[in-house]
Amino acid sequence: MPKDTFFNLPKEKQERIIEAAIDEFATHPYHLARVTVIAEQAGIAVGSFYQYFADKKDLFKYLMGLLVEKKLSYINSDMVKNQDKYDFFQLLREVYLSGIRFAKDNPRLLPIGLMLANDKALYREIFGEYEDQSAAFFQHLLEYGQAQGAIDPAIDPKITGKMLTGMLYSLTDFIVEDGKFDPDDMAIIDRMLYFIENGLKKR
Amino acid sequence: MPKDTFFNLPKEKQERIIEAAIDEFATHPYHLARVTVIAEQAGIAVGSFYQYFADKKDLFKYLMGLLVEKKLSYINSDMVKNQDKYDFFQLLREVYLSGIRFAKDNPRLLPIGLMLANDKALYREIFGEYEDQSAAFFQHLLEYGQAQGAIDPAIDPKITGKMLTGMLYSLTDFIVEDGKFDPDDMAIIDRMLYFIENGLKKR
DNA sequence: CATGAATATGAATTCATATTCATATGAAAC
DNA sequence: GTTTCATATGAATATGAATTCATATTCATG
Repeated sequence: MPKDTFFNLPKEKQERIIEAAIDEFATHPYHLARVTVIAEQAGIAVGSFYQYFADKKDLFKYLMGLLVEKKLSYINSDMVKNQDKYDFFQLLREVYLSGIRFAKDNPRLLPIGLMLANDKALYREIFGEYEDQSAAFFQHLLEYGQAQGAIDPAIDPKITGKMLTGMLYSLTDFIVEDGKFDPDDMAIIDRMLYFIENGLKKR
Repeated sequence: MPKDTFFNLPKEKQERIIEAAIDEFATHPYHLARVTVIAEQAGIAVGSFYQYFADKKDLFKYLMGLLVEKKLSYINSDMVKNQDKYDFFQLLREVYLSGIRFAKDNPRLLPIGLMLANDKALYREIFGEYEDQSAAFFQHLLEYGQAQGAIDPAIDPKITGKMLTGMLYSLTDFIVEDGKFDPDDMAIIDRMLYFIENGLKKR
């Protein structure tokens, strides 16, 4: 958690620091990201940085918190609250689309999450022993779908949850990388969802 | 490329160095992997390391070459040579299964590839401007499948190629991580392939 | 054996960064 | 206007590698 001094700062200054941090962490793996550069970019002295944060990790953790919060804000909250009103494929679709909306609006944030996902030691330091959250989420969704009778009962929820996560990562990555892809044209994405749906559906 | 001195070394010593390097790179992201530790582990002096390799990257590139070579060796070579004898789903299945066999036999190598895949700057240094090889491979496979009439023509080969790659990564990762999973029992994997097949098939 | 070229060695150097700290600044309180 | 406290600063320090280099050792060859 950042120190009080950080939260006492004018919002504008806080934001400058956060923006600078995003820039640096988005373009460098955690261990290569430089506090010096963040401070300079934000227009503060290096010493000040340490008035605000205990250390580099402190800032990074805080940043990840913001990121998770922001990402969650993209999921239609009604769907979260009243999951049972929706069928499995509606929910799956919403998760994918929210992930894609998030990626579209926040392309700079994606690499940060990706890099973290691949540095397991770091991941553990930040999130503790939690398993991969999104894989677990998909897993539950699949179990729910099987209970509903919508999903082929022969599907293994755990491994399939992992795969749905991997696919979502690939998809968002693709959308961000391939700049020419127009995310407002959801046709291709719908086709991918259709592909998944066909694969999972009970027949 | 390592220097001649390296290749002049007795095979046994070469192997000790390679093994030590695998250990270090498998457990640390590239930039945190320490030459010192590799040398110590291999039982050579740090100075010797620089008699064999220009620098850390030189060793890493070489290692990646070995890794790619090894991975390719797992693909049934007849299937590569006579691709047209096989239908799309047979080929896809072979690619997945070979990936899984490789993962099963070489669990230590996987994290190295994964880490590289996620450090795009490094990836480019190692492989140049090549696109992601496996995504491209899947893409061609899909185009072939569409030409054959086996694959839904509405599927976008590029994005789907990316997703198949992501899924294969997730799958191998799962298999290695979750130690209790018995890879000889291919039932679950078959079900995943069945899932993919159902999703892609032209109806 | 003697010789020199190739190889081995690890201490010394360099370099890039995180972090600390003594000091300066400024604003509120009296 | 002085005191006090919080905040700001960037030069100094600490750290942790990568890489170099002067020296020692090995080994093939005459």
